[in-house]
Amino acid sequence: MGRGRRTPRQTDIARIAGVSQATVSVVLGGNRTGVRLSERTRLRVLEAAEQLGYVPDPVATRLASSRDNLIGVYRFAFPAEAYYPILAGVEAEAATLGKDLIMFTASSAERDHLGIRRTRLADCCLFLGHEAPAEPVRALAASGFPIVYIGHRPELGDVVPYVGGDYATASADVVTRLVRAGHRRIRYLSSGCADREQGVLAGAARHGLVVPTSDLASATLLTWAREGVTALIVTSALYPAVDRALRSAGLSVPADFSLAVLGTPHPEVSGFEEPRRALGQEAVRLLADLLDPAGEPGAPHRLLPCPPVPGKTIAEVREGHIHGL
Amino acid sequence: MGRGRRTPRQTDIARIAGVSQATVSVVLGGNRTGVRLSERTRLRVLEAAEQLGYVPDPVATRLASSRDNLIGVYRFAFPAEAYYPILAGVEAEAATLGKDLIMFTASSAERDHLGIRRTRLADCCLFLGHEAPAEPVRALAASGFPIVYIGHRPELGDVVPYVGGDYATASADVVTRLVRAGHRRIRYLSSGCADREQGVLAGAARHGLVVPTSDLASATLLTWAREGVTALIVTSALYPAVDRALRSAGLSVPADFSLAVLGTPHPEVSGFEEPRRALGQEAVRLLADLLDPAGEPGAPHRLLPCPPVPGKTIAEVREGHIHGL
DNA sequence: CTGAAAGCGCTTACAG
DNA sequence: CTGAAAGCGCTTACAG
Repeated sequence: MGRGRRTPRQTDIARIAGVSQATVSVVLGGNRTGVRLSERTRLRVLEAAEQLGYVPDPVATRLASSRDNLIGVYRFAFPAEAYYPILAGVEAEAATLGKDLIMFTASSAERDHLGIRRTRLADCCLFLGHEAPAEPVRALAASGFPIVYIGHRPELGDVVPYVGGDYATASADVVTRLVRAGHRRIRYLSSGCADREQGVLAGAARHGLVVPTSDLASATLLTWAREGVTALIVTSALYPAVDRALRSAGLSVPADFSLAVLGTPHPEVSGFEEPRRALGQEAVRLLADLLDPAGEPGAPHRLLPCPPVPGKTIAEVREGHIHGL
Repeated sequence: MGRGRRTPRQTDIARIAGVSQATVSVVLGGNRTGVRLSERTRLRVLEAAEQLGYVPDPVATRLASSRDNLIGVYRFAFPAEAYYPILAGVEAEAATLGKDLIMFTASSAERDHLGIRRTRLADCCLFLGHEAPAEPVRALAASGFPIVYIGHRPELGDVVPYVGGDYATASADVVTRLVRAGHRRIRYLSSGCADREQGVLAGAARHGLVVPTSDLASATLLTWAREGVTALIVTSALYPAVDRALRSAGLSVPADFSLAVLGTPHPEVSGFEEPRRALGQEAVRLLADLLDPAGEPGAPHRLLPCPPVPGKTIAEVREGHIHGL
């Protein structure tokens, strides 16, 4: 065991090589300032470093240079499976840029949001998930530390750059798909996803056809069927409840109702996809742009298209009659 | 955007409060050295810190104090699902000790094992998975940096402390369970897991009954059945292949053969459990002990018991005849 | 061409 | 009771 063996520093190398510590730093740093250096000195330093098994102290390096080529990723807990595609995207893009990743996880013991601050061990940081307390994140961003949120959190205001899916557009497109399929009487079951809701209402305004509601009792569904409603739009969160309500009303999809979901609860259900992997990649790119002084000013956000999922729950309606796909 | 706003440091607080930077440090550090401090000064400092939204720089803190209350967790890639229980154990125990976690991931761009070295941003580090290159890990441990490997990697020699399952004992117990169930002719299908193999052979030596082999052709299985072999022992890795071979030979478990697996491919299969969560917890405890100067010297390892999984694939044998459970 | 100095933002002995 | 100094291990201007 090397318990007693002190880890070697640049001064140790300097002593052996017979040069100053600063020269050691220049040599080991690849001499990027283009200082003139005798080859002999260079080799002596390199040899001594090798001999001692020198490894730079990342903490000192970071303090002195204020860059460590590290991208932080902050999550409130170890990432759930749903985050994997995002993380894969992050990893791929980070590798492309030659950056390493470092993940921060708030422990349950976290009182004073120290975890969020600790984030500054890296050059910059990505934030994932909506559990992180908003205020410390906002403060961090306001202090000039480059961060990018993956997913939009309106509570953060516009000081925090983010990437997200363009759910508004995708939701409006869902309305359009239904209208194209011939639907005229459509109910939208709202559950408070601001951007999706805005999209649906925008689509609705364009076609004047969608009625928002929050009632999903089986009895209501039967009434709608009688009134000639042919399609339902629901959020992913509401999908299971609606599915149950339809079953208990004895109604089937898409025979009695066409069903469009603002998300992808299941590949057979018509809706749209969250571009998870692309979100991860784009987040890293945005972060890189923020680090670059020539990059975009302000707190930019980037919205990524959400590809439609055709699914099997939208039927064609012709002359008031529902036809199978 | 606070682009221009410099993040406040202790000197800024000192200027406002009219004290020295060192005093600020003492006040904010909770005055753990027990320096006498006038309450007035203390409040002035706290107020100025609050007003400026001061947040300590973790890098500087770590460099100056050489402790940052952070436990590193190193993995070669984002952890696969199988690691979740381990990570949950790590997280729980870290929270108990009031330590935060920081995860290091080697990017694909990793040439010179910088990722492993970067580990020193934390006070100490846990290593997970056998993909990490052995040499840099060994060097890190030899330099006196406290690390603990989760899982035993014999290539690392004995400089690296580790926690692992006691697979040797659990494997020997598997043999004993078969013997207790009346089995006398047992075949062990070896696949090169050193500790498990050693356990099986130790168990075998005790009972003089197990014949190791590496042949798992269907024909061989039929021959064994004819010879009166009543039980097979296989590793988890081999289980699918053996299962296929048995099927294609038209043999069924446990009617024709009892089957014991050195692991848990499926809860219905008799074998033993890897104590994943406990491994995570114990690893953190060992790390804490290593950090404590009064703790164990050398490179200790701790082996955790692997609880038996009863399963349904071991039948009783009485007077040479196989009976159902 | 090379070395000595200052500084990154903190903590921790040590003087007054 | 409080402040000034030294130092953590590096990088990066700046003198010789």
